[in-house]
Amino acid sequence: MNTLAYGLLGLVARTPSSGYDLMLQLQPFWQAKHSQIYPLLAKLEQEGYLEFTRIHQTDRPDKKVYSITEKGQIALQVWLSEPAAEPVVRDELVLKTYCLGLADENAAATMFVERIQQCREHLDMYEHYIQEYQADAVDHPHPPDHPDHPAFGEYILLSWGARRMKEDIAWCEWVLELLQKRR
Amino acid sequence: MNTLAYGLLGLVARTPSSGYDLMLQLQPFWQAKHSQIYPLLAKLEQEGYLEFTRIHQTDRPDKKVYSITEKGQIALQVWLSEPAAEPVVRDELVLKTYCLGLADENAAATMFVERIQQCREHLDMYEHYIQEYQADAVDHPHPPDHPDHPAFGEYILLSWGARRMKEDIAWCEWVLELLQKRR
DNA sequence: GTAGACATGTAATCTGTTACATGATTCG
DNA sequence: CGAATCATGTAACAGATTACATGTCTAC
Repeated sequence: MNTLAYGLLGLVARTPSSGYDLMLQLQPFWQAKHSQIYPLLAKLEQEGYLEFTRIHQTDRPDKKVYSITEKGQIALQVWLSEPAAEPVVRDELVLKTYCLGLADENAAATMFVERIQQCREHLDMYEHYIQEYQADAVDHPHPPDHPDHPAFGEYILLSWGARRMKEDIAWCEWVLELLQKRR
Repeated sequence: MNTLAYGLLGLVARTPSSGYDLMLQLQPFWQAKHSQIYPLLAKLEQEGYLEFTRIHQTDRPDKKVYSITEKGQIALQVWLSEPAAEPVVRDELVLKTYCLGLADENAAATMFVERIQQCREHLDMYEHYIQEYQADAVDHPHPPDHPDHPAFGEYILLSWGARRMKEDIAWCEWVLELLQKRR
């Protein structure tokens, strides 16, 4: 049982889903390819943490919809009560920034301009989903920023993503300003 | 040649260092164990990107000090001119947050309190190094936030780290406030 | 008709972690 | 005398990516 396995249990516990669906849901918060997810789901099913039903679809290929078992729920509870490991960040830009002095002036600036664009795309996505949740919340007795709202977890994560992107953009812009002093 | 390999080239290009030293320098920005670094350095040396001299020390064990070759410098230049890949983040807290509704109330709050402590420790470290650089900068013709200062890369990275930690702490505190509404 | 989304899988390879292994020196 | 830091390495394993493989349906 690794972190990705628990992550899948968590997603499935909220909403039974297919492997393809889980891959898409997970994407913004934990990068994993389908080639890693499908075998893991099969293993979790064999070991009794998950079960699946094959859903026949006429318009699309059939899919396996996984749902969590009692054993899975217990494992999830235990994992949630343990302290979270420190995050791992692997960002090529960080390593390149370290030796910025060796880079061509234009290349250096381009790096940060490109990162700003990447961040803005992610930011737009996060903000789009935040608006969606806020619109959905009209039907619920609790607003989306209330811990009893079923989408509370997603909501605070989306706001985490948006905050991070804004902060990274601000940093890149600050670096670009400093780089112009060189001229 | 992978990202870590270029990262090592970059560090060595700035200051010839031993594997042990590289491991420590790299730690805050790219997590890699010595068991990954030593074989990589040997490979980079065999392929002519790096060379080393064995330094005899009386007070400590001998060490291999690596420096960059011309071939290494060219490879580094090429890498620096290519666009940086998008960052990969693997944070267990993110996955746990996703299924916050399933967690025990106390466990949920504890998660964020612990993360705040982790972030504060990192923040203290970043700020400590920032102050060191600012103190060192007295001897230099350029202030540390000028792109021609030799430690410019480190300086802006440290400020990136500090910004991120502050932002994460603020987010955790916001979540803790929301969680108290549950009571 | 072809590109893209939906849907699931396996195999080969690369990357990264944990554990095994050794040994000197310093500080409490 | 034991723990921590400095110093370098290998082996086994786990985690993750890329490539291989297949097939349907929809929209342009």
